[in-house]
Amino acid sequence: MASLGRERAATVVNELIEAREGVERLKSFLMQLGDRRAPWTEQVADGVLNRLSNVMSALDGAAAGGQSSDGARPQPSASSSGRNRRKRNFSRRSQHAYEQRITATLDDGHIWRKYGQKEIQNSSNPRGYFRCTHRSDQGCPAKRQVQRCDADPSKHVVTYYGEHTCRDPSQIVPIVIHAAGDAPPDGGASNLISFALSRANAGSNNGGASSSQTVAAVDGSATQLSTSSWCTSDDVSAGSFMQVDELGAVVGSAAGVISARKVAAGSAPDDADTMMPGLGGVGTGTGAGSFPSSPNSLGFEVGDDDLFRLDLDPQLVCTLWN
DNA sequence: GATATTTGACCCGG
DNA sequence: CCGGGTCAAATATC
Repeated sequence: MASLGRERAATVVNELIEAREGVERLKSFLMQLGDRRAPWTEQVADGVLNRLSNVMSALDGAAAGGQSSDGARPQPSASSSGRNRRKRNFSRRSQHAYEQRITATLDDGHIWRKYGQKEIQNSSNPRGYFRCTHRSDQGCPAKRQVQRCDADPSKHVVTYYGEHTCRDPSQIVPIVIHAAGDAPPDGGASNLISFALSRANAGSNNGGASSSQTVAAVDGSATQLSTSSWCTSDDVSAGSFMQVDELGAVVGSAAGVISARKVAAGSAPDDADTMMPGLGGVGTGTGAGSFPSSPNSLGFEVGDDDLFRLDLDPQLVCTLWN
């Protein structure tokens, strides 16, 4: 049985090697295109490559004769009460901390999801374990540990593991692609939104951050849109740009179908044992802080290639384009 | 109903 | 064997 497991592991490793080579080829091909989404392409490709490597090394161990721990592990018993007797197969932390900081605030510009808490020896405060909230949808490997400082309870020791490969919400800019001639007779327009990195945001601040633009929604109300993420009108050929949370707000007010999930804000109770997820250091309630973990939660229909289908009122679309 | 947090169990490295 | 990192069912929250 064990030999069969090794054999399968070796086969899977070979498949993964092929997959990795394919991703590498795809990555270099996409990079050659000089598309403005190249940075995001690189990030995602690297993320996939990293994960493939992780899986391969894990399988390599099994293929090399390491007993698959599954065999020795007790089977999950349906009769057992509650949460015990679970089958598990997770990899131990092998990353080294790349940054440690002592900070009074837990906000660091990323959205974290807590997955554990432990009492630590020689410390009166528990340690909270967080992973990037984009782990599930983007495979972001970033993690952090947060522990209240023994000496100064007003501060936290935050240790980071792994780097973010996810797309920062503040850098995600949907490209609204006109589905020309596809407008249904009832006036509704079917459009596609592409969530891609904003080069303007990813790079240096190229001004315009302080200005804003008002877009009238169909119900007559007006929604303020910062232009920090808007492309210039020259770029209209590629579609119009707006930050996805802003778009969510507009669409939500226009159609009333999208409700951006509100995430706990930085005003969380300052309880040592209740570690709230750190949010984007942006203000409370709006901006990246209230950005959902995934465009899915905005109600977008996920398609291929970052494309999300969205039905917009033509009036609204018009304002977005002009 | 979907998503986030809590918390005891499970697992691995030292 | 023990400490610490992670999982995942249960629970809470919206």
